[in-house]
Amino acid sequence: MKKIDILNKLRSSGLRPTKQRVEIAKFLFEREKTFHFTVESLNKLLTKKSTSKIALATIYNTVHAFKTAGHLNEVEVRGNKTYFDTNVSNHHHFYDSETSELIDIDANDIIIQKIPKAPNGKKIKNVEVFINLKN
Amino acid sequence: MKKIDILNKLRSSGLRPTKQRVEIAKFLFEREKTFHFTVESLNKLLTKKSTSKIALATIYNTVHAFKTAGHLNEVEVRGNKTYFDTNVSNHHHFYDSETSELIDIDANDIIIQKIPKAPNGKKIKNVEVFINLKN
DNA sequence: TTCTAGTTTATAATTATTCTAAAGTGAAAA
DNA sequence: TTTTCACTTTAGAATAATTATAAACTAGAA
Repeated sequence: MKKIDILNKLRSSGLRPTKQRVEIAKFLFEREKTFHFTVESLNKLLTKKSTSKIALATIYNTVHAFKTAGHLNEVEVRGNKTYFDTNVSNHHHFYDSETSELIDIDANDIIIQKIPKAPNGKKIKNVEVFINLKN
Repeated sequence: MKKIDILNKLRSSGLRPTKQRVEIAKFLFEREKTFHFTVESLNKLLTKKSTSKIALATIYNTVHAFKTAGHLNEVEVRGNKTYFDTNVSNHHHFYDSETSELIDIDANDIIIQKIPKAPNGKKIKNVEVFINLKN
């Protein structure tokens, strides 16, 4: 994803492309593979990479803005960690609690044959499958 | 579940049946239906029900001891809430983010037809399905 | 009854996240 | 191009959930 695309991506979702947002967006979206991170890990990586320090609150703000805009997926797993995922397509996860690592599973690799009806008055928003791993 | 069974349940899992543990265990396990709670909600309910106040730290300790002993199931959902579930059999959940409510789904009500292999050197511990609800 | 490891307790500490309000800045309009 | 202002960023305070600490308590073995 080129810089111009990053700018479009931000603008088209109503986000003013500030210096900080562009820097974070480039870091997150200019890569081949999907990327899983927590705000804390992202903060560390950005601090290491860049000379200009972005405030932690800004990283929180930005990550949530990206999530609301649909550019990031939020994944909640055991251990009170909130992960974000640059893969926003419908998919599932392996979770390795030994390493606290989250691994994508393509939506096509899990087929659910039978599913219960939603309770009265409710609809199904989405189905998330977690496959917890052990050694 | 009668009082004698509560005592056995505690003793057989190596937990000394203290006044506090017995009171919490009776509250949790002497009921027909499965019960979902957070430490906070449990604390409120116990405070209301009983005259003797149990320290919040004790409720944390006890709930975790019960979980380790396999008497409670921990379920982590969106919003940084940690729920516990008196249903320790293999099962799944609806999650209603409007009401922050967790609803059990019997393991037999979801059939997964296709599942990916675990990454190299890892095994599948368990599979958790979350069906997120909307109105 | 005595003794001790296990337990409870109040409180402090920690961790993750959100709030606040002051200073800074994109970009539309003049 | 300059001005203007709503949107952003920022440091630090506040909040919330949980864990750690260390002193007092207690179940149950001896």
